[in-house]
Amino acid sequence: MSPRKAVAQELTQDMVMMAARELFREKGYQQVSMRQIASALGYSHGSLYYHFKNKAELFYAMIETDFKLLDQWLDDVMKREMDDKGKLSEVLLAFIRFGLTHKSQYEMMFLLADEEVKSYVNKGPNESYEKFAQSLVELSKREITIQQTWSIFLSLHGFVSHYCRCDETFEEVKSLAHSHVNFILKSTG
Amino acid sequence: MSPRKAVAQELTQDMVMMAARELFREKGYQQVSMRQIASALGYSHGSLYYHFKNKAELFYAMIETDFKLLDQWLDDVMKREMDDKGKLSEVLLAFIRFGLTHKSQYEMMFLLADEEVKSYVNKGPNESYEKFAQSLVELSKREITIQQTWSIFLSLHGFVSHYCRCDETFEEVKSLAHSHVNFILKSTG
DNA sequence: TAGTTTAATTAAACACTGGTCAATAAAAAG
DNA sequence: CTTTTTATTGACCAGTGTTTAATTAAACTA
Repeated sequence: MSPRKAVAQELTQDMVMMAARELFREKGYQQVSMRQIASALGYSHGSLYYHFKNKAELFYAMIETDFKLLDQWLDDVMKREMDDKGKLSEVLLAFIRFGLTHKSQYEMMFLLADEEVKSYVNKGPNESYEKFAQSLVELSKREITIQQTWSIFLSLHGFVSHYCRCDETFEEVKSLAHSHVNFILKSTG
Repeated sequence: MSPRKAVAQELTQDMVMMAARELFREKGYQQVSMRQIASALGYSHGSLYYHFKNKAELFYAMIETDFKLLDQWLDDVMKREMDDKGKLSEVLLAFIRFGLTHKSQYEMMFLLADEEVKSYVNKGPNESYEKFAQSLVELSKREITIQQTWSIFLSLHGFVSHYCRCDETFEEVKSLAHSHVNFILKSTG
């Protein structure tokens, strides 16, 4: 038997996360097994449990960086040279664009109902949402209320979660996204 | 052995669907196994496959009647004695109420990404949506465009799909639902 | 009534899943 | 060189959806 590999190829959390991210992206959380991840790396599935407590935790470690990426995207928009009104719609659009260019991540971040995963993914969505809401209030010079930010978020979420299920890319639904954003913003002013 | 039961208790599709509906309602699609359904009925799990090709087909048979129920709910609102403006918000509210009082069905109807199930659920959502959109156009005396009905639907869908994930009942989020509906309708006037 | 066909149920089996764990050996520490 | 720590393995568990040969109750036929 061979109960240990040479150190040159020792497994790391990052290696696992990279393999997992790719597989999850292709097939989604439920459709990827720990054994598939392990075999993509050339290790036995048991070894994954040395680095991560379970599938949900591995998943959460991955998704954590995706929340940061979303924050980054929104920050980038905020830093652009543009009037607040323009920025406002760009922020909403950025949210949609993020969701549709990271479909399976978005699914996991905001959509997955798996109890096991939900217990890990709690702060993530909240913090990202807070940042998002704060931006809206600022950009609108307090004309958008906290109540309204929630409705705006949910309305965007509806768009993204619907188009997450089909094969269309962001580019293909871009104009629909624009008109949805316009629709949403009409409520606020 | 006992490879056959007395005819008095022969298994029917309806019996299976009733047991399944109850279990799915309690725990959701993924969390209910064919073995659980069978044992709730007092039969071996193999027998279910005599009546349904597989789990997804059993679920779809169930969900089909739920699309009809949603149509019914919307129809009922349309038949009420009320001005069109009031009806409009009642229709939107009815959609949310339906979604949150039939969470796992809603998930299946509009949310589930499972390829197996999606291949079954195709006409259902489209037909229900058409009916919904038609109502909106009528009630608004054509002031709501087809484009807008889609945004309205997606915005409602966002609300429902978000609250589908948590344990809250419709009653508990009723006031939030009201304010979301108001938010949406502000875009249309 | 006896023999045959059909329909429905069963248990065993298959190939999976997430997860645990004793055994093991490579690497590090003493 | 010995001991300890660390990482890997593969067998194992309980569970999943699904298939299937065997079985038999019921319906049909002669």
